[in-house]
Amino acid sequence: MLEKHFDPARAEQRIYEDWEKRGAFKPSGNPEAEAYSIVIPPPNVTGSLHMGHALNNTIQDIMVRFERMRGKDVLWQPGTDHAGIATQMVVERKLAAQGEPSRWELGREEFVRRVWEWKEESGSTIINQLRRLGASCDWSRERFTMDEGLSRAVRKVFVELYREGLIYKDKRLVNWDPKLHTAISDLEVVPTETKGYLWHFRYPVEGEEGRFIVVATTRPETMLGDTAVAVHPDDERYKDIIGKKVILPLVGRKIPIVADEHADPETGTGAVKITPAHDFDDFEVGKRHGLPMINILAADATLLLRDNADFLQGLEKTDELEQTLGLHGVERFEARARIVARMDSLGLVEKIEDHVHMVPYGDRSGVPVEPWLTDQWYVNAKVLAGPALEAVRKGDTRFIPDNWKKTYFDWLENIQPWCISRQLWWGHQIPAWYGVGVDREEDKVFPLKRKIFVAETEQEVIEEARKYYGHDVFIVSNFSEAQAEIANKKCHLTDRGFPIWREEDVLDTWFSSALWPFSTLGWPDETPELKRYYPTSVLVTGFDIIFFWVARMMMMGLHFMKDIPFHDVYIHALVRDEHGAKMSKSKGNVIDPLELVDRYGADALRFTLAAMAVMGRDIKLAESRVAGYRNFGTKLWNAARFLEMNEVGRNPDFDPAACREPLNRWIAGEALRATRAVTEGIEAYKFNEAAAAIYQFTWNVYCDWYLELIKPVLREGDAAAREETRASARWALDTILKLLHPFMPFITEELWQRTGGEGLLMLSAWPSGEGLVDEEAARDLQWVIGAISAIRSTRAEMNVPAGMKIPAVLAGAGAESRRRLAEWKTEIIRLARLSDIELADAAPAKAAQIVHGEAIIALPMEGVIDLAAETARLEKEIARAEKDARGIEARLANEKFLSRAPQQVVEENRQRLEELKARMEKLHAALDRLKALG
RNA sequence: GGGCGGUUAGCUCAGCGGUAGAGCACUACGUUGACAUCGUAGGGGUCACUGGUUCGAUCCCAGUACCGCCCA
Repeated sequence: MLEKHFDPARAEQRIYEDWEKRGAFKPSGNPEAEAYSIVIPPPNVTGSLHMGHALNNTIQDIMVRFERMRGKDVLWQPGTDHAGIATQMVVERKLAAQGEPSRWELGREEFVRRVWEWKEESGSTIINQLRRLGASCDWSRERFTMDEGLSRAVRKVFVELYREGLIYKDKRLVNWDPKLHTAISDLEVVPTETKGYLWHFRYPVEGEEGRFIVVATTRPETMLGDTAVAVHPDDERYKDIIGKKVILPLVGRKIPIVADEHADPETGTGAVKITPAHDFDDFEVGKRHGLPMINILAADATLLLRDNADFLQGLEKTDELEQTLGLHGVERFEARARIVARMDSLGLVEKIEDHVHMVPYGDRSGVPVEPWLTDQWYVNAKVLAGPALEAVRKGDTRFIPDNWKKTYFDWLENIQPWCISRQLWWGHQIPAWYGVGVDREEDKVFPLKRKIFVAETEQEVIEEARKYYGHDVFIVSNFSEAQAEIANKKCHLTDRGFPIWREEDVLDTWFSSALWPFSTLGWPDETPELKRYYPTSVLVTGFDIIFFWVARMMMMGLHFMKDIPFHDVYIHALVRDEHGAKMSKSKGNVIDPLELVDRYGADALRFTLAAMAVMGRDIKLAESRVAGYRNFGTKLWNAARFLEMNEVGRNPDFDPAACREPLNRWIAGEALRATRAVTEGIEAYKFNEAAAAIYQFTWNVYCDWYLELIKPVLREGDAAAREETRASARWALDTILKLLHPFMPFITEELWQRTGGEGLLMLSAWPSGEGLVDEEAARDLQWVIGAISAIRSTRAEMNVPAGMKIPAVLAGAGAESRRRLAEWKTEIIRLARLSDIELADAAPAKAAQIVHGEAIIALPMEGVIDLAAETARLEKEIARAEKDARGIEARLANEKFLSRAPQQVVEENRQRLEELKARMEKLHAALDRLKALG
């Protein structure tokens, strides 16, 4: 016997383990079946499940379960991402919290070992959380971006792209994160509106006593690295001094006034200071004018002045300079304040304005990033973007909803070189090695000009280097070790040959993620899985990583597999709190999906997310919805419980189309409609529509009407009718369980098994979209349900006590209505709480009168009836009908409507008007009868 | 500045060229050996605003206002 409620806390884990134990998540491997595959967006190993994950994986699981039931050979490929910066930060924080040595003290090797240790311990947290959600991934194939196999894929991709010239090393300005001490990509920078100031500084013009040029800056500290002042070539104010020099205050450097269109005459004074080493725009200006690039910042964004050859170059030793050198090692914001103070004391501050501007922050570290001149590795994304653009333009890969492809195009069309090196320890170390450059012709060595060797393995590198040097080589761990080895040697040739050392940087995490759709399937090996499941069917992800991930998978997939990585990209919404705010820890409005799972069960959360997953719109999650759908589960549970009480068993040979009872023929048709709606909804990624269809069928059709209507049959119907109805009720409930399973896998599986279903529901066959639709039965039921609803409604308005049974009379009924009444009398009496209902030629006096089709249902209520209330009720009905009728009449009186509207619409309106008129006539007659009493 | 999306019941949201819907909340009543996590009934809407297209606009188009996001 089923309990009164489903208990998710007790059942979910057991059910999940059973599925997994029975291998239900693995592909069927059926060679006849169509392949269907999804690769999971790999969550960070450091992560814990948030609402975004819950939505993302619920959607994937719905599709995967659906396709599995439809008989496809389904692979849902799971795994996790090593998440370079995030993970490294987590472990560093943990070391600090436990009072252990820092990563610098531990050294690279030991630190990386610690991170692995941490990964083994905690990396499965999020995987277990996905299990709680019910995700039916094939866990036996779980991958990690730093697995040996995936690492091999990374090395191969790097080496091949390098050899094709699509990866190169370059010295450019990067976004430098001074807290994490690494370069980050443009995408990892968050421009943040910040209140600041615009300082207007006077720079004295050389040779023109008393003349200043005023430049405005939001970053005074960078002035120490200024190498020019730019004015617009057409700016009359400065035409005469272009080519002259200004003397940079505090430094004494003489820097040119250059003409460049970058200077906007409209803003500020029209003159701008140029700091090529610390500003992206200025960098370009510097290149155009061949200006020196003076870096004045260290890696931690303190000022770098002393022993800075570039900075000191050509400077006279003055007291002023000496004072400036005192800023060496000072933190950037402190330096800013001190520089402003000194400029002010020199009378060189023209004015200070309040100024709101965008400051770039690192998305991980949360500190302002610095444009900084360094050597980094880049991918020539422009070349790779071509095919990625083309594939979407041609429609090989489809974005759903379609409008996201515009975002995708805009970014790829303007793509910048992708900086892929990171100065971290946790990640894929770049497979590049350095040695000193040599020129054997002249037998010369260029110690500063490094030779780069790139290969997948150390062995290959050694061979390559040997060839290059014509000598033996040996590997040292870094440049300084190499220096030590060669310190006293000529030609850098040591006893052991030439030293080479490996690039210390690791790759951007997204580099390995970009390979995910094929690396997880075994590439570079030509595995059967790769052959069968690539390209994958669909990628499900949020719009926030279209650039980070989707575009890059497209680029890499097309380049290395010569084929798109996925046919569809379904972009789902962001989950916000119930007022629309983005969830964030700092706001404290984060809703933890696992808490909701604890409270309401995974099924309720999943159903809520599916029901709210409307294309192209964010989800504002209200907990009340989750509770509501938990109740829905309870409703279903109790429907099953009802069947159990009535000893409704399964009949494997049951064919709904062979039913004789109109009730059963009707529910068969309704079930079919629901099946089609759910199927089409999921197929079209309209999860809300699919969810609404199964919800309504279950609750508003099956429970509210079908189960209520079969109660008399089960109790007192004849044996044949009873048998058929039992089988039909069971069949319809099974249909519900199947249709609902992708959304609510736990409760449906539990009900299936507890009621003796064969095997696993999750592996049973999806209901077919073919079957019986009996229009006549549908019309009958519409009449019956309409009659019952109208009587109930009237009773309530007449204030008839709920418990009181009253008689009813069907007057003026035609043959069809008489037949219907005869056929459904018991059910109507029961559900409308009547004592009896009889036929009559005319409605009796003193009765509430309901117009139902051509007939009148009268509720004689001698002594009970409130004449005034009934009069009011009828008048209200008449008024409503009149209003509708007037609208339609006006429309039908319009010549243009008649001539231009589709004939069918005109006909519909005519018919409706007829119906309304007939109804009004009857309502008036009823009112007259009532008034005759008064 | 460029782009995208939104504005529908008290709240959260569907929908749609012809008759405006759901869940929650609210009100009244509890009746039937599935279910009070329930049942029955009910109230509640100038579909942001202004124009246009159309026989007809909440829906299509343009503009305005406000909100949100993305890109510079």
